[in-house]
Amino acid sequence: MSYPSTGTQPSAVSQPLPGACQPGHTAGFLVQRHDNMDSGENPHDVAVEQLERLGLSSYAAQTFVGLASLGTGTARDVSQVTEVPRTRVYDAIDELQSRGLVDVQQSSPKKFWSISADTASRTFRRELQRRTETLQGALAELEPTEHQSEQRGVWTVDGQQPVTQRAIEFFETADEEIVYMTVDALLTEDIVAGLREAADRGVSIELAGMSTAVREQVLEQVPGATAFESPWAWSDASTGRLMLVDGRTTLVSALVTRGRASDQREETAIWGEGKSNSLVAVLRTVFSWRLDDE
Amino acid sequence: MSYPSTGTQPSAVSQPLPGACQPGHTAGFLVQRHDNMDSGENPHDVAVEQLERLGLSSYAAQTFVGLASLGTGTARDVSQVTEVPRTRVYDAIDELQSRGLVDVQQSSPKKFWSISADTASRTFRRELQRRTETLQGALAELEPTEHQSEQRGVWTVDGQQPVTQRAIEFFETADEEIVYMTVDALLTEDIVAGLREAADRGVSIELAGMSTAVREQVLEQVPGATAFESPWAWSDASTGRLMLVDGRTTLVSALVTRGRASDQREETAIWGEGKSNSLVAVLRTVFSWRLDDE
DNA sequence: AATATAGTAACTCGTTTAATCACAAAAAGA
DNA sequence: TCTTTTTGTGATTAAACGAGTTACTATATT
Repeated sequence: MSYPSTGTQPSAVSQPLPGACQPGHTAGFLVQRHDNMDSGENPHDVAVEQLERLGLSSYAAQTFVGLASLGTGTARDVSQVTEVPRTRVYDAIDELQSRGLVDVQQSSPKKFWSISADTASRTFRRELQRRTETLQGALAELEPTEHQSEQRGVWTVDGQQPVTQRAIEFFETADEEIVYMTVDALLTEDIVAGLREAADRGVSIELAGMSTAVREQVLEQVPGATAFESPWAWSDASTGRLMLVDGRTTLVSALVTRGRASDQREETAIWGEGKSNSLVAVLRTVFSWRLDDE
Repeated sequence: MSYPSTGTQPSAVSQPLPGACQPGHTAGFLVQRHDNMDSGENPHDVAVEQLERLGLSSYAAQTFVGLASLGTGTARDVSQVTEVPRTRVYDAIDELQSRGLVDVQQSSPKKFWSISADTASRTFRRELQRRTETLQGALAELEPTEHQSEQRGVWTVDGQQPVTQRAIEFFETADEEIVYMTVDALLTEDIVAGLREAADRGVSIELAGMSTAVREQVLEQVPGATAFESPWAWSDASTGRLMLVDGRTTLVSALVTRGRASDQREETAIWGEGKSNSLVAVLRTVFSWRLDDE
């Protein structure tokens, strides 16, 4: 549960796709990629939290933020602006100094000087860049065997972002056909982009489930896509998405109510791969009236 | 001391600047930006360490790496490949699943499936991107007053990277003149780039201290820069760099021997700003024979 | 049914980190 | 100069967290 689980659910509030809107048609209905949900909090606390998650101790994070708004200051100054006890400011400064985030004036009282917000951001960016590159290299090096997902077995993914990611990966493996049903709330920009890319590759796209307005917008942006009417009522309370790629990869999701409040809906999906996969078999049967026989 | 202190000292081993070498001149002498120093270790351990530093628990990191090389596997499989006790694999998987790094097959025994190395890297990149952006926004928002560094006071910076960063920042503020003395070992690519940028702005650059070969290379790359012979012997044991910008910002560094071994040399610098700053005053006197009178 | 394996949950131990306290050195004020 | 306040350092306590272990139930396997 240490994930940045801003419990926000993407509402169906509209937001036109940038650069994809021809002039003079209805406003877009696609949901945005993700709400950042840091507004409402004051910048001080936001910065402290981020710094902590980037590996700084609580004291160090607070000290830096306090110092950043002060420009320069003594240990006492810092302790008055923040929740850091004065005697602990010195340790915090040590930590920050070893990361190159503050400089120290050797006087009595000691004065501390924080690098600018801009420089600090760049410092972190650079370090994280380096680290992710190292990670990427190491991971790439150790993954030898093909990452074949079994013919047998049904896997579960939780969370809208991971599910979306998985869906897009499956789009990328598509050669012939994608059948995709979804509710409006889950039809994000990146999904549309993935569909469009597949369409450009010559994959035939068949869509269903979404509202009329959204459907039309998507059809405009994904060349060659066709819509079909689902024979079932797709918009139940817990509906999510449902996809079938090339008749051999499938994914079904639902919006389940986590916890007490009913506005805390998280997406949960299952997926399976392979012609003989049981989930795929079921889905293929369900969609038989839509699929090309072979 | 939690900094990635790879105790490596940039040796004077040569590395030509990319794209800056005209054909047919001597090989470059500039030190590289930084040694990454992950080679020698096996990718497994490297990946684990990086994942831990990105916020995963030890078990989660090991589990992911083990699973990544396995493709898919059960709790037992993972515990055999890694140092993770079998009964703790499940918790680790929870953690990974909440980050979208693994999917789970709800069978008995449960099977776990890790996303590909490439996808994982991208996932991290995206999340860290988001976080640094949030941080940048918050920091920028709270820093109201001008970040004026005092007229009075001398600040200290430790570590080659922070010192270099500070030097480059000072380059950026230069309007008229930069006097820069350095030993070869500290003359990194980014320093040269910073000098060049200043030179392009019309700032006059005066260099000293480095070896003949390096000096010539730098003069070639920084248009309009001139070299002067230092009246003192600049290459003592503990020499670092020395700079004076527009007669009002100055920085002096030394390579001090930390700990026992003499090859553990860290850079320590002091800097000051303002016409009336004491350090600046001293340096201006020292360099009076070089500075334009006003 | 008996045995082995898988999954869950509780607990112990050690390290880390936040928070407090005691004290000597140094400034500031009288 | 002597007193009083502030400053820096070190030690100490308490809480939190993570790693590692164990016990026990549920589920497969024979």
